[in-house]
Amino acid sequence: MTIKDVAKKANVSIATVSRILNNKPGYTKETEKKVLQVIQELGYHPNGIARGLINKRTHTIGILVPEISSMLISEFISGIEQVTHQHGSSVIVCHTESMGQKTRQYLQVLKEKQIDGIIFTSGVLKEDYYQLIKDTDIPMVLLATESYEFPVPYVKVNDHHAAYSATEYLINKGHRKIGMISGDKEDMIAGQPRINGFMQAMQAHELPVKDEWVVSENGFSFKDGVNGFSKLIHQLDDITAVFAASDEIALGVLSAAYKMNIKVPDQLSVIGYDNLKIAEMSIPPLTSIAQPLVEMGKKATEMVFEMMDKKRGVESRIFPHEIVERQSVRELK
Amino acid sequence: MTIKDVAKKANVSIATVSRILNNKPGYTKETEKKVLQVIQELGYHPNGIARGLINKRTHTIGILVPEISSMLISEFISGIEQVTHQHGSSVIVCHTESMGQKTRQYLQVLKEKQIDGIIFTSGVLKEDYYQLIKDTDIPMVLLATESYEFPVPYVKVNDHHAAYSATEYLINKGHRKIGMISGDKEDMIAGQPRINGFMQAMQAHELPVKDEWVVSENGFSFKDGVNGFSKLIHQLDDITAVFAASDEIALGVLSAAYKMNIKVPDQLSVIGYDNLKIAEMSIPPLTSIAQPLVEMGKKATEMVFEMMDKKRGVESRIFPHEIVERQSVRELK
DNA sequence: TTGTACGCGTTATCAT
DNA sequence: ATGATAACGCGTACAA
Repeated sequence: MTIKDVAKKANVSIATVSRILNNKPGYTKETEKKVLQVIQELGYHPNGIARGLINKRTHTIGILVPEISSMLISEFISGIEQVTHQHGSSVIVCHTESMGQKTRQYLQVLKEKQIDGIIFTSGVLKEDYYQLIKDTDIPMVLLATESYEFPVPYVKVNDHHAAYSATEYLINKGHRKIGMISGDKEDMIAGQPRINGFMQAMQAHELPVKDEWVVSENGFSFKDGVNGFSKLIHQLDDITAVFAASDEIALGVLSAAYKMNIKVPDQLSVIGYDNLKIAEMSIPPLTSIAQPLVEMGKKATEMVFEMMDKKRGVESRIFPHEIVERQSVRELK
Repeated sequence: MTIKDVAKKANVSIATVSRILNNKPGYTKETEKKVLQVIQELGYHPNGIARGLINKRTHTIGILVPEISSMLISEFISGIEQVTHQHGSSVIVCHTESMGQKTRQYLQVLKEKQIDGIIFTSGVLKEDYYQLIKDTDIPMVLLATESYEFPVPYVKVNDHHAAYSATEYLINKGHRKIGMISGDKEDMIAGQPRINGFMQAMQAHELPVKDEWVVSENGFSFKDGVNGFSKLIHQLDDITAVFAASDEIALGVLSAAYKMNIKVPDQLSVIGYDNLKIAEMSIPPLTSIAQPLVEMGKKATEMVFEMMDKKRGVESRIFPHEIVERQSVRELK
């Protein structure tokens, strides 16, 4: 079932059918009607592969994510899918699991599939990743991450600043003994900057901070939160508030505190980071630093399409964060 | 940069290069070495589009989901991606938002993209959807749903049975006044069967049930849970336990109860459905009916590949559910 | 072992 | 307005 069959049955050339399909000028109303008729009868639909071969456009973009079942990523994907679909394209989701091997493999596959663009999400853009696509003309943008070495546009929030705000918020509520549970301390994107933001806010307000007051776990998960809090409570036993580097960590803190019979927010205030949907589902509802996740996904995608069309670079974008107040932080007097 | 360039530079024909690329027999170690060398130098990689055109295999499968940022779906996708990647393919995620329009559109796109298979996830397979792909030879399998009208293989759990088990579990714990918060009552897949399972378990144990004791909200979300519980508490004020048709609903119940100062599990027991990751993150940790979500996603994908290879149908599969006991249900004596 | 030439389903460029 | 035909990049009979 190809364009040929349609042409034959309609007694026209394939060229004419093609013109009608792509409504390029060059046919009468009548032939159009006839051809459309035949197409209907035959249930014909064009072969996108053949089209892609000649147009050099596959109407597909690839997105690389470290963890597919993370709620953070889900929100990103949601935004990405929205504008992608809007542009008549679809998205291939590549689950890298933060593994170099798998990432390179997927990058290779995306190249071979001739996809139109790439969105690289929350993870560091390693040198070899970059090499793998820099010689192609596939536009790429970074989402929730950035590269200090390579000229790849990105969209993210200012982690340092956001962490500073979160900490300052706690301070303004009267807290003095504040601990932090960060993710991976070595992480230059989501680890370091948030820790620094925390530290600087404390110092700016002339509050004491010891290194042990920020405990760094391996990741940003629930488990890291419960483990982290157990450690933290030992280092800083008269703690009144904790800044968690992610909402999942914060939920871990909530759980751990619950088990230790520490009441939140009465005895302990907790602020999270990301403002995922679970933030409003927790008990008590979690105060959190909100990133406009869906918006960010949308913007990153728009940038990719812009680079495709205009064939040129595009400016990175820092999104604003905001504090969403719920009930996990109380004012100290 | 095509196979031609490689052939030219290596002083061989494109046929030879092609053979080497697909390691079909017919060349010496030496020419292989030389060609591989050139490929390396040129940084050549084959064009998957051209390949797809001739092989009729795009190594891409499409998955349709109603809600991309649902944790349930995330787990499915996770399983699907796993085996898809294992088979050297990638997955296009189609977010239908349960909209007929968008679903049909995506189905059309998938056909044009000549994808190798389709996984249709949790939603009803409407007649026109089916028509859209039944004449193609694209294998399709249903995940977490099933069709009573069309011969499409599926993988799911037995919702009726699972709901029965959940209810019976509550009964065995000594509960008598049990309410249920279901999702959409009209939903023939995830609505009706669970309600029926609940009803039958109650009747089998000769317990009273009134219609008002099962309140049906529009969906399976957190919000539905909090709204549902408010209604339920009015209909059945000496209630001791509730069966929630999803974990999100259950979390809504937990939140609502918390606000009303009802202690879980002391004054109220709650059992959820799905056993999402949030089930262990809630306060108290949620007892829930577990579906092996990732496994189900994997199985569905395997079925698709099997249908692709063997060109024939495949048997549907009902997965077992199990009760994961945590701390949201207490024994009544 | 290796090369030539055709075909995959389209679109684009010429003619007519 | 329409048609013939050359690309697009690759795989593969068939020939050599």
